[in-house]
Amino acid sequence: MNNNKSFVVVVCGPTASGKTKLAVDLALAFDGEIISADSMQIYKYMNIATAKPDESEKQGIKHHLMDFLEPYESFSVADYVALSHTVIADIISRSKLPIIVGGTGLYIDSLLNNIQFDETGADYQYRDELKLLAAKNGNKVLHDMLREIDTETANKLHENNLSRIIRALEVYKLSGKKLSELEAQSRSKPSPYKPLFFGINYESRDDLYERINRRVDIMLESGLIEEARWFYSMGDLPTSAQAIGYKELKPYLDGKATLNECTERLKQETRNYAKRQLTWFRKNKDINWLMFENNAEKAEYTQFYENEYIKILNTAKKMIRSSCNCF
RNA sequence: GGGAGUGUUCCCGAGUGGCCAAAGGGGGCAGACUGUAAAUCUGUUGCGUUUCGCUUCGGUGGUCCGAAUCCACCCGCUCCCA
Repeated sequence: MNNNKSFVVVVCGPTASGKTKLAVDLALAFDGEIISADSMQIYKYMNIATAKPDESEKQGIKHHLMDFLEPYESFSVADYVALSHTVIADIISRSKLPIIVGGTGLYIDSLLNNIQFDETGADYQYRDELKLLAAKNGNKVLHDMLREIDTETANKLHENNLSRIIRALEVYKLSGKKLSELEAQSRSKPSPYKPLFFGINYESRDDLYERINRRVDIMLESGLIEEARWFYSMGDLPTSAQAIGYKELKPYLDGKATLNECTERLKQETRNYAKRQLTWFRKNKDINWLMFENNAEKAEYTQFYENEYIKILNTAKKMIRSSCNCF
């Protein structure tokens, strides 16, 4: 109940749920600016695959932390949190409403919970060594190594979750501290924000999945294949290579699979991703869920969607007005 | 018309007499998540009154103490010869 906390609006939800549109409409209604919380839209040029809004979709609303990194640059939560604190402070100083929008749950939570990331960076070489060790002697070896130095973290991690185990070992090597200790410290500072969370979802999972399928088709019509071809002409990239949209098309580009096979794969991966996002967001009990009602094959799809969208937008507006006396 | 094969749980696919409600993978569902997170990982997946019972492996009938597995016929699909 700290009055000094800054009011921020958060729009989250699975991919293809309609976050971008809602955020822009809310920004228009409340004189806001958007801070993207999307681990892939941060990259330049990767426009179609990440469904980055174009100028007409942005409707003149300022979008921060989007479209500003070269695809070959590495990026992490820690970077994200540091940058967004600055951006939000700036927005507030200009008396605008910060609206955080995105599907990267880790980014959103780390920012709003004011997680303090230690200066412990990364040691890619050490990671490779550990990976090699695991490949040779099995995952258990690394897990046991971790158990010796940080039992608490080891117990929380499954033996097969190599990347996490490796990070924990890496942290210890670089800082001499246990990951579990650092995590406890990371929550030492209270959040400077008072967030109002909105989560978009669909009563029928099939509706969501159908929207995802449609969007992938649209991406392909918009030139996703060319974008993927271009992407791979850039060589090996770190973070950005994880984006869904290129790697699934790679077999087709290499002539090893049909376009149809790759398209189905792409849709599948996107659906699975959406589900993981929902799992993440559902644990946040502060989220006000805005649900699209069951489509049930009624009316024209677009018309139905429009009507449902208006309902959701109005609900969100109402809640913003009532939770912040500044409007 | 002759010959060879094949039909398994939502899908693919293993299983050729008991240890089979049936490997494995996919999908679905659920979950975890603190520096590459659109990533990484886990659990679960016939039904029920759940240390046990019931119904399932194209259909019907048979052999056997016992069948997804063997036999007969039927139905469907594939392939080869005509």
